[in-house]
Amino acid sequence: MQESSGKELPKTHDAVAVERYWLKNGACRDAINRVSVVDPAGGKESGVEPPHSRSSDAIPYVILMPPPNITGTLHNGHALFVTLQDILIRFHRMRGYKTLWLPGLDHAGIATQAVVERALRVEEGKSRRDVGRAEFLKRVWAWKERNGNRIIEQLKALGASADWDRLVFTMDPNHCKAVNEAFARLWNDGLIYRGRRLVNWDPKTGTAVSDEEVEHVTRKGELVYFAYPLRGLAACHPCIPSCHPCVSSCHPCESRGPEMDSRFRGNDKMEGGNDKVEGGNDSSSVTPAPASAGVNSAGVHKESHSARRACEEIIVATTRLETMLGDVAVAVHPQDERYKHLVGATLRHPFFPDRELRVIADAMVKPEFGSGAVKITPAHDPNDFAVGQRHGLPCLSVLTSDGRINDEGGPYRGLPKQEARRRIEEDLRKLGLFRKKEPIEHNVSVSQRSGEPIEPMISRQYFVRTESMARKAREVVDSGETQIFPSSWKKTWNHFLCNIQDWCVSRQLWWGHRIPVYYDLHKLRDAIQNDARQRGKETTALRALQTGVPRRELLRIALDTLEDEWIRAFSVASVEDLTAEQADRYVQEEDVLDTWFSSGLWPLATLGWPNKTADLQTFYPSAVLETGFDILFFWVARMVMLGTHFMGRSPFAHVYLHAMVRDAHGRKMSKSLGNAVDPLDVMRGATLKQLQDKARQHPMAADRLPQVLAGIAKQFPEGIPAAGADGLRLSLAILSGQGRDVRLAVPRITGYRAFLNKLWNATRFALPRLQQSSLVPLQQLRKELSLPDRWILSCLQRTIRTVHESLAVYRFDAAAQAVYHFVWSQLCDWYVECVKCDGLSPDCRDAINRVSTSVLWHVLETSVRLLHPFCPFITEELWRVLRPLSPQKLSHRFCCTSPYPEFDAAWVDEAAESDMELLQQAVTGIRAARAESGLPPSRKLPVILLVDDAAPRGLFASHASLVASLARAASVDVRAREGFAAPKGAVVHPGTVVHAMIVRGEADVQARRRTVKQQLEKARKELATVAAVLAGAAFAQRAPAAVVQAKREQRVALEKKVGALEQALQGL
RNA sequence: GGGCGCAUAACUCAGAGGUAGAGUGCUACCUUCACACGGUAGAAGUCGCUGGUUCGACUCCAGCUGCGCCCACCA
Repeated sequence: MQESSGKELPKTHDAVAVERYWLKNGACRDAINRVSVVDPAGGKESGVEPPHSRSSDAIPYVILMPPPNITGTLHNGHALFVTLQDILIRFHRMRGYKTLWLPGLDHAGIATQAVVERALRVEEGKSRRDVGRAEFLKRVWAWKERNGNRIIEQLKALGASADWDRLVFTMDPNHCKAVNEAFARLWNDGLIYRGRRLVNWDPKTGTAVSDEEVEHVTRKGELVYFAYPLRGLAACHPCIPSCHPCVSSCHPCESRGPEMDSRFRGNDKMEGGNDKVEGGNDSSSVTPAPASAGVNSAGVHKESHSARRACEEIIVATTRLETMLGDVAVAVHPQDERYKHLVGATLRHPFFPDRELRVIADAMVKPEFGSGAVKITPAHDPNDFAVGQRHGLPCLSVLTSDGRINDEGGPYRGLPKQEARRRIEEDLRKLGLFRKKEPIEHNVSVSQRSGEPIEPMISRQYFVRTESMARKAREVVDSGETQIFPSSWKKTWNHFLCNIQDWCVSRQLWWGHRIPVYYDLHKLRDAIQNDARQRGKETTALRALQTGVPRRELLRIALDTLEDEWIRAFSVASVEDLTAEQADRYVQEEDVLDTWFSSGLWPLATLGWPNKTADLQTFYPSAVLETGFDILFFWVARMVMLGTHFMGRSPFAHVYLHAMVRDAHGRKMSKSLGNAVDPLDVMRGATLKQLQDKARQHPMAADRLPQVLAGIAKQFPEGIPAAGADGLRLSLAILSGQGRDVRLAVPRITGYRAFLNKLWNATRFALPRLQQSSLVPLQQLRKELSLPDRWILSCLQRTIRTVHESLAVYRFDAAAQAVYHFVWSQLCDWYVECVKCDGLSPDCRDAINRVSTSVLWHVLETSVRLLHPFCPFITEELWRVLRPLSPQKLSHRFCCTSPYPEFDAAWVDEAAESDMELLQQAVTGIRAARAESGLPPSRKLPVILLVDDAAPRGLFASHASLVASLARAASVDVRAREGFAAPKGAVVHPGTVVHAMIVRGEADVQARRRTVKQQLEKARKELATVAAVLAGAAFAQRAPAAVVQAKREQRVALEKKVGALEQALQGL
């Protein structure tokens, strides 16, 4: 496509070609840069474009783009956020705001490391440890270069008019500096601490993850019951004075009061559940849990048997049997009469004879679950950890970081946990301690990244104290400093921030911001020695020290053995790199920071923080953060917390949360379901075959493929037509109703693509006319405007107002729909048809040409500017051909830098609107009458308009030729309906005030009678309804007068309609 | 267990205390000189169910049912 060939537009809008042209056109981008970019240092604007009338230099409009992960390629999430943010940015830019849309890329720690590791494994068969940290990071950077650029290109293809020169990557030196600074400040303020805690461990990626990165999924599992034998009966006695000395009377049910019965009802259910225990599980060994004995319907013999057992052992249940290796206690509820007497007793661990398991009482135990006794593994369960803390229990970790049994696991050492689980069960059976197992549906914690079950593990990690920051984050939303759209999210926001836990920010990864903590090896060495001296013995640490260990090893030993306070005292957080001398003494922490720690600093780091830059002063806080609700906690909350903490005010005035893009049926898009709509396919189009071929390339189980292919065939039987970025954007904007899932349905997309073609062709229609006449500014034509002119200008103003009002509250759907409706249903369907003035006298035509052509140009070019933020490419192309025709010689070369239409009440013309509506009624009536007569549209017939008394007969008379032209009638005669006798065979289509009549009909009388009868019936029904409402005495008294009046008028209109129809029926 | 959201035409969705709307699809007719990615006319809905408030409820309130999502320590 050539820029100079503006006179000829192809017949069909070719989105792909138009977009290709404008993407290449750097001049357009330059123009955007010139009007848009603010130089906060106060430098001059090298603007070629004149400033807009509404220049709002004081407050720049700033959006920080959520940085896409460098792992991915373009997906629907990107398409949606680009669309919405670009609409806001273009809208404000055109309104004269200085805008900043700051783009970026996120290094995405775990995700990126995982994909690069996978590539390394697949391509070279190596692990990251094989190549070493430095080399591995080199590869990640290479990946970033390749992939990052591709994502940027794709975002540009979507039309994103971001300030690409300012692109920020979260591993840029500036960003690193901000991260280190933030960390150091929080560390020095005591808001970051290092501690030995139970964290969520992802065995697959080998790192700790935060609570937010853990998902809960319901899975089927097995609840295994096994017994811990008591160490000796003697242990039973001293603890509870009331405990009966004799074995048989230790029966729990005897000491249980009647008031307890309801609390134990849960056991009845469990008892019933026993029957369902899988047959293969050695049913003979299935023994009722002690609690059930009392309510068991079985005989006395069994009762006493169970009772005896109750004192010899305690049965516990678990879904993760391997954790029993780390059990240090068994807990029961303090009020549980079944076990009261056992509290304080000691149990024997079957695999570790030396280990003593105490029976403890803790209120966290739910007596009705399982056996009512809980095995306690503080090192591998958050609840148990808490119990352990309360009771001063040791933490016995039995897992390695990659999910195997560690040295503490005795005979099971080295086994993968699943294998260990199986073997332990086997061994328990051999020892006679296995009791039963039952299937159970339970929640499993799964790593969001790897999909692997999370292992809670004890380890030393860095944590951010969240309490005070979370409180501030709540306050800025409560006070309205930050407004959340849709506001329904406020509740979720508060709930999350009220219950937030400390944030584990260290990750055992290589890719990311290395934690800027430096350990003082000299001091740590001293500390180890002191520690040994204090203990008065030679510790292993000391021994290792004496044999001379490498620095890293020394650090590891120190971290493993010394108290956290000591380590904190002997380490510093520093922003600066080490000097040569320091390098000898200090060693930096190996771990890196959670990606969200760095992206949490996005509003600060992108603007140059911690320096007090002009950027920061000018652009902070930003106007709106637009993002998906799925990262409300991960990202938005962290940014508000950190931003408020460091800057004293929230980083955003508004937070707009868009919904998730889903398929046409609301399902999550997934390649393995075959329902994923790739935004690139929507832009460029794809045949069914292409879609299916693409699915074939996606790795999946071979037996699933046919299903996937069928799914694609069902969802996209015709493939996807090329809608271009414009079509995709328009679809996304309209489908993104507030707070709803965005369901990308191909038929809708097709519809919006057709719309763009419609606008394209309206311009094609107008162009020759516009070029042939000399256009005049509207103001000069004010007095000469025809009814359709006044009408369309009025409609245009209403549309402009709707767009502004909608965008102000992020109702992208309402805004886009308004433009759609205006262009198609008002401009194309009516105004353009009016302008054609078929069959008019030459004089009349000239007059219309002179005035209406100017109006047409105005309306068209305004529509184009109105639509621009939604569809930047087609509008730029149309603007290219429309602009040169401007009577005012518009100076804006590009649509993107031209002013946005502003509402002007002076052009709203209610009289024109209501008059036009009457004319439309007449035209529609004639068309309907013709259709009902079965006459071909090519036959031009004389028409009579029967007008009711109240209606302005003059209006119809003076616009008779226009009506005739629009309705394709030979002539239009206007008569008063009152007293007019319709001739035999005439076809009348009744309206509310004007009735269209075709005199010389050729209708099939039978069919005609049927139609009229139907219409009559319908009208009578409506009349009856209205009459009934009016007849109600209370209605007239209590309803507002205006409503009553309207109803009365309605009745009159309906009566007339019924009358007309009755008359028509008689005429047949 | 708590919270949030949704239920309107065949499909995807707007709407709103006063006679149900759009796009797609469907039916009939039309290649009328911008557009068949088009035009004209039309068929199509007990607005999830049950109560309540009201002169009037699809709309407000309560409950119920179904679906989706989020949070939560049930071994």
